[in-house]
Amino acid sequence: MTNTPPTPIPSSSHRPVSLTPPASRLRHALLEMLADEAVGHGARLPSERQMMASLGTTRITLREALMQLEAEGRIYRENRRGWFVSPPRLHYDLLACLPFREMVESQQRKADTRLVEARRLPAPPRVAARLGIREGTPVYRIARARRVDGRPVLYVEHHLRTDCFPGILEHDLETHSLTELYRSHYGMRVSRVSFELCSTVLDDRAAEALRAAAGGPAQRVTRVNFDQNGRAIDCDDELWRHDAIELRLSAAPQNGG
Amino acid sequence: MTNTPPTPIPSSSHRPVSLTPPASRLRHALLEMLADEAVGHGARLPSERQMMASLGTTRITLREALMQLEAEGRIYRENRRGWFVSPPRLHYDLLACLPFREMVESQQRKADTRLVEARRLPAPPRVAARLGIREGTPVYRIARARRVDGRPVLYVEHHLRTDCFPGILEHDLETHSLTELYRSHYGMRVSRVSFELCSTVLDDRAAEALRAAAGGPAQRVTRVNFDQNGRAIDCDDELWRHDAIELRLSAAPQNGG
DNA sequence: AAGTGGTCTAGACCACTAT
DNA sequence: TAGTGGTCTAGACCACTTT
Repeated sequence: MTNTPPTPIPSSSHRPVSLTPPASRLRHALLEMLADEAVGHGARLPSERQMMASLGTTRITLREALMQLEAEGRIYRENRRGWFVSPPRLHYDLLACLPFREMVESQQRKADTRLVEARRLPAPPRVAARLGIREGTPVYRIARARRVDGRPVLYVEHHLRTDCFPGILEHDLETHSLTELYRSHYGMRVSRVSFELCSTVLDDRAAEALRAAAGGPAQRVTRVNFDQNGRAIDCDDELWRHDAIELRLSAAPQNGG
Repeated sequence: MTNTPPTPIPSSSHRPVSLTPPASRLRHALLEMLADEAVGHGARLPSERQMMASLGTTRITLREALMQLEAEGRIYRENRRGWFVSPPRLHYDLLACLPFREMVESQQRKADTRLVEARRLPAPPRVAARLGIREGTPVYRIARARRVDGRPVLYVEHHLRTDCFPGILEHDLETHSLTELYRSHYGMRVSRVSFELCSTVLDDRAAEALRAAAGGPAQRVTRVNFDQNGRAIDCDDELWRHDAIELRLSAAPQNGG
């Protein structure tokens, strides 16, 4: 047994002999795992400790690799519950203005909604500015958490002018779409919409509603609806899990090309 | 000196006595720092080791707090160069279709562009699909890195149909806008645009062009331009540093509200 | 009660940037 | 060459979820 292998003696370092850096090996191993798992979107990954052991790495290094895949939108986590394979992104056509349920079902997925809050309150500054009303004027706030195939992906808060939609809180806001109610009960048509989109993080309320960790990556979609007279009738603040959607849009450019 | 303070003896733990968790203290300390620093957007933060010492924490904990602020879009980093305060977001109106320089200068900021690549090549699969041509058909590729106030924020690759824009590579592509060239030299009007937007990460090429780390958070904007006959004439893939922009959009909904 | 992810400590070496 | 961020090790305790 005097034969020693030709690998260099690892000196005082306990670093692995492998030439490819741990992060890269890890990434490839995880991607293979996802390829196997991909049969079932939404599948759960093994626990961090299991992966850490089976992949021969540290908790922190592993988590960095996982968070990279999360940023890419390939996996997501539920707060203290584990890591899951991201389903395909939902296509969200901004100008189609389809109600959530129709949008989701037209893509062969299942939609459902949970009402988080529905009440009348004085308009907060930002809402007042967007609706063009004085701060403190009463508005309706409707907050909902919406799921696709059982996964909560969207937290949205609507603020409506009370003078446009009297008594709207009396309706069943979990099954009915607001746009439908606008049309059917209030004869209100949206003739213009304006959006602001930006990439941010989940705040505490959204995180709780989405079973996510606060501070996770999110896509914000802010929308204001205007009626025939150019008056803002309502606005909504949507926070999406960032891996859950791809926004789409097709239109004529406004300067004549 | 027999007086001992009323703080409990820390037993065997070397945990700090403070009741507020480190992460929260850290966050507040950093936010204060940003408030001071905010006078100069783009200001550099102290080195991680300095902050770690002055804030009494570990490298990893500090970096987690920094990366949280990065995800929120308050700070950003340049690869191995340090952390910086994020300037205000640029407003990018998707349907205005302004040339980059005009968009930037209309917001009292300075624009400049570096040409990364300009050549003819066989259309890659994705490009071919979007342009509605056969894979391998020659196209022009123009890749550019664009800066706002000296900060590189956008890496964009254009692919153009060669039959629409013969000889376009001969022009000065660092100072001229493509949309301008389309109109002035080729009599080409864009009559429809379609977008796909999604939140992802910087790939290697984009990261290098933006002096960023690959894998950093990014906003992808993919655009296809169509002429009067509904033919796709070019497409572009934009990768933005995610804290650098807010996308905007105002239009009539397409289903009549 | 057991197991999970979330947070934290206290170091280290490396590749690269700036001077 | 000194200093920077990027990566990695080897643990630990905690809050929470699940069984």
